[in-house]
Amino acid sequence: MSKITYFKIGELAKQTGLAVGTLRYYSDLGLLQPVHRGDNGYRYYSQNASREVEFIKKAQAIGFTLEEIKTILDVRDRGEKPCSLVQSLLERKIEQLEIQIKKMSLFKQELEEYRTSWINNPNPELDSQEVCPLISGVSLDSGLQN
Amino acid sequence: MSKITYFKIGELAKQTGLAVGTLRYYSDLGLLQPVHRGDNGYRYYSQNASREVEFIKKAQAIGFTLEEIKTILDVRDRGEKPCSLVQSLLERKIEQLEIQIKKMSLFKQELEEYRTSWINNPNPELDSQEVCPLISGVSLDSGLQN
DNA sequence: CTTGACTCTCTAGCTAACTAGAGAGTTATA
DNA sequence: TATAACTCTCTAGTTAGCTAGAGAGTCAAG
Repeated sequence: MSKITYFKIGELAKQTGLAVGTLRYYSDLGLLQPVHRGDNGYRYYSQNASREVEFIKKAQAIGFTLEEIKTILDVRDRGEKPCSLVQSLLERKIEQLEIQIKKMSLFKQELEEYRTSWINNPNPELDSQEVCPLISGVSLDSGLQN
Repeated sequence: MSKITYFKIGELAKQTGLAVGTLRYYSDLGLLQPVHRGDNGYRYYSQNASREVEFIKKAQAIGFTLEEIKTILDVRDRGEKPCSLVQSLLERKIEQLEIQIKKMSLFKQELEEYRTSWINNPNPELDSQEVCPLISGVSLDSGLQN
């Protein structure tokens, strides 16, 4: 007979630094569900919950949407024995991440090129029509627009 | 007495490829204001307007928000050369991108580690606490959080 | 002079991820 | 037992950059 500790929403909020409202929002989304609801309607969270919140935070920090995170967690929660399903999802996430990283790197490179050329030519002719010759010199068909 | 040609909003829309609603939105924002309003309330744009729209598009393509673009244009409207402002904004954009890329790379690395451990142990025991070791095993302190 | 195309304002909705507040019930503490 | 502090649900507002529609006025062509 082991004693199991549950956390109320406010306690979890303190642990994780998230607002109570945010936790309720996650609960509504099905993203982070309390392990149990009291007769009073209170949400009771397991000790694991704060770990999950940390995962959510990290996934968010690199640009995953809550929807995507939910997908990941759902797959886990289905607990299907053949982990291949989860594995392929992970595979896809990694690929997406890779693509994202490449895109952002390319974009950054382009911006750096602009910076360089602007530094080399800091005071271009300011013809009265142009707002800023730097930006006017940007070509729109360089693959910048996603 | 020179004849000045104004463009109505629909004409500007055609010239620029933007929707009429978008132009009105820009007008409301103070981002691209008509040079004059008729008694009928119609927006009349100068010929310069389509140049400005091009500027806005390009700045957007570079990743500036409309707010930032407005800042740039406001600086210009005060009669200053906005180039140095543009440069510092660009500088900031590049830094932001860099941080974002780093975060994503770290996270990808983590996911890859989980993938690896999964391949090595494709059917872990599903004890009722930890359905799947994948996400519950995430390490928490990798500095990903904003 | 009528019709259709245009324009106006205002309101609302969209996505994403929250935050704030009302109004009501519950729990913990002194 | 009183009261503060918590919790609940529900609604609505926020930011960004739009898009869509209602209802009304305006303009141009035939």
